[in-house]
Amino acid sequence: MPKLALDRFLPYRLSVASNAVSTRISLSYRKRFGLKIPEWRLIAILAEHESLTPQEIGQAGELDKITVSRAAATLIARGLVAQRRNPGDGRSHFLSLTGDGRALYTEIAPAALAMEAELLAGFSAEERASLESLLRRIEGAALATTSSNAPYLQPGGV
Amino acid sequence: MPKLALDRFLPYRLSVASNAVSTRISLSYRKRFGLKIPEWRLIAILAEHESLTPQEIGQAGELDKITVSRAAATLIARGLVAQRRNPGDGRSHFLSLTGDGRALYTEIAPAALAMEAELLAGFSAEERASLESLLRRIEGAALATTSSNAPYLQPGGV
DNA sequence: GGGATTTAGTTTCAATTGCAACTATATAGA
DNA sequence: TCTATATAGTTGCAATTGAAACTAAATCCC
Repeated sequence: MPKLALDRFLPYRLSVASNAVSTRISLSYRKRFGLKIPEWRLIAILAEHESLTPQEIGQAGELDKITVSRAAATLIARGLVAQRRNPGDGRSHFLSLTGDGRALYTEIAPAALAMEAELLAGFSAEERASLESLLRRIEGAALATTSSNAPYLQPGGV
Repeated sequence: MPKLALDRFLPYRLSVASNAVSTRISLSYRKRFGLKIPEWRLIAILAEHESLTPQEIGQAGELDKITVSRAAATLIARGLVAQRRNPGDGRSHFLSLTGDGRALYTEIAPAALAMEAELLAGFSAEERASLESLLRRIEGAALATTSSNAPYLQPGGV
């Protein structure tokens, strides 16, 4: 029997850590703001970029186009996001936060940052930077070896 | 507008990295061995532990009981896992790998380790250890602040 | 300019997932 | 011992998700 300790297997550790953090955060988004993760991501991206097409949002937030479409529909229905036509391309359109959307964002963003701070409470600045950098490198390595035929992206959990 | 850069938000980075790795690995499990992630985990755990109840498997592999139950059913149907009664508790039972299950494991394990090695190719030993340790700490911090009412566990993706 | 092809985004349908209810057994307490 | 409660695992049903088909507009190329 080859020796593979699941407990020390990087993809497993990564997945477990990510799930733990996601569970923690998504409970809070859902309970306090009625948002699912993709909806939250879409709001965060629009808050940073003012006005984007669904495709640009997908790229900015690692969301596939179906997810963006559904999240946008939900947020438009809630009056948090507005849609206007894209004069340059009639198949597409621009999305942006409404006043209500911006107002919600100003509530969520500090809460999100507070949660992050809580998670990272025991970490030095160097450790935080190191974690971020290591995660980006792992991501890069994974993407480099994956035949990229995904629309924009897809999830999972090793 | 509060300043929150999604791109530098830890839960996001973690989720993106984890998804990239999971996608990479799960494609391979599925294509080469016809296994989903929970099935693979169950096999890996049984390979390490010989014989366990579903509950113990859930704890060992961060899987909720529904997931274990379904993965076990699939693997039993494929003849990779065997079930025998638990003399100490009639509600439960023991699961273990069959000969075929062990044979499959001896194929998968090296492939899994090779993928891990590929992902970590650019990392020094220190960096690997550091990543593992940081991930465990983040996980611990996330669990510490989550009101733990989950059966065994649940997933997500910030 | 006009068919053929590509692209943006949506929708439909099927598969996956999660919760809650259920079955069967075990444990606790009167 | 007998009832009440708790626990292990499974199943039914509803919600979520993803792949593929679809619609509409843009681009290609003759």
